[in-house]
Amino acid sequence: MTGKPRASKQRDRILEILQSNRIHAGAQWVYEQLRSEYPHLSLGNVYRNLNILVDLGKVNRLPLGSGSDVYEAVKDPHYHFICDRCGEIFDVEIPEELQAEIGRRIQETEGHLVVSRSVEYHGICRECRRRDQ
Amino acid sequence: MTGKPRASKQRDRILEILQSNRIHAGAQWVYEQLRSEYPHLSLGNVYRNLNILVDLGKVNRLPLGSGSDVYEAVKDPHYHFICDRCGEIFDVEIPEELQAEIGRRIQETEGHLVVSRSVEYHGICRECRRRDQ
DNA sequence: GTATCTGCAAAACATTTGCCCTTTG
DNA sequence: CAAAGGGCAAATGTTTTGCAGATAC
Repeated sequence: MTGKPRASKQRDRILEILQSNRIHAGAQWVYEQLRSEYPHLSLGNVYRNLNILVDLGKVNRLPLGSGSDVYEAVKDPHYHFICDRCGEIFDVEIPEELQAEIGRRIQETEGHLVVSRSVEYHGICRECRRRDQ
Repeated sequence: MTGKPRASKQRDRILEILQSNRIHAGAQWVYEQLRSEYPHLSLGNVYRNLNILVDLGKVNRLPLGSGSDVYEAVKDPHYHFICDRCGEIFDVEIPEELQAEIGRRIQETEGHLVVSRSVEYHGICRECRRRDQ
């Protein structure tokens, strides 16, 4: 937890997969992607490395509350929109000025210092809206 | 799931406890509160009833991502501030106009319809800030 | 009476951990 | 080689479920 972790082919591949193939993925899905490449790979090791990557700040864990956690490679700050119809997770940008304004109001009215935010928007995504009408 | 559930003393008490004693509580904690009253109460039944109360819209489930879920009686719309130092969960109000503005922007730029929001703010609460300095 | 609710225990998951071997530096 | 990484399987923690009996309507 203090020293720098050693190199690990498996961990490198996990990060690459999150950075390239797909934006939001569960541990099980990452595991399945790598099984052809590392037939003896264990799911436990995927979890271990995802945790390390989260500690290193290279991956975000999204505890979306629907069973298993979802992971994504760290990118520019953004938030998530989850479609309640199809379940897909979309990234959305929210102007920083609005976020800052909210943090400021919370500090003013309650005295709590906002350091980070965990935000999910739910609703119906563009594709599902189009399909419905 | 379709018809109205029958009356249940246990379920009524679970809701009362969430409405009165404490704002944010896990299933295990609710279970412990009721064990003196219903010595044969089972944790499974607490979960069952919490799920029913969530379905009825009387209770919110907060999947905070740290192990077990937390429940609260439904009140006016509000959000949560979680202190990263002491772990306490605080309710915070955020002006509706700001929330509406964010929803409007997401719809404008992405086309997704925002129906609900799941928002947590993290940081250092008033008490911990005072204690630190 | 019959459908729902309950306690109980087992099952189902997601995630973590211990052990012992392998790899890295 | 010493320390970290990995496979494997068992353990853990949370939540759900099947069943037989109790309860509500």
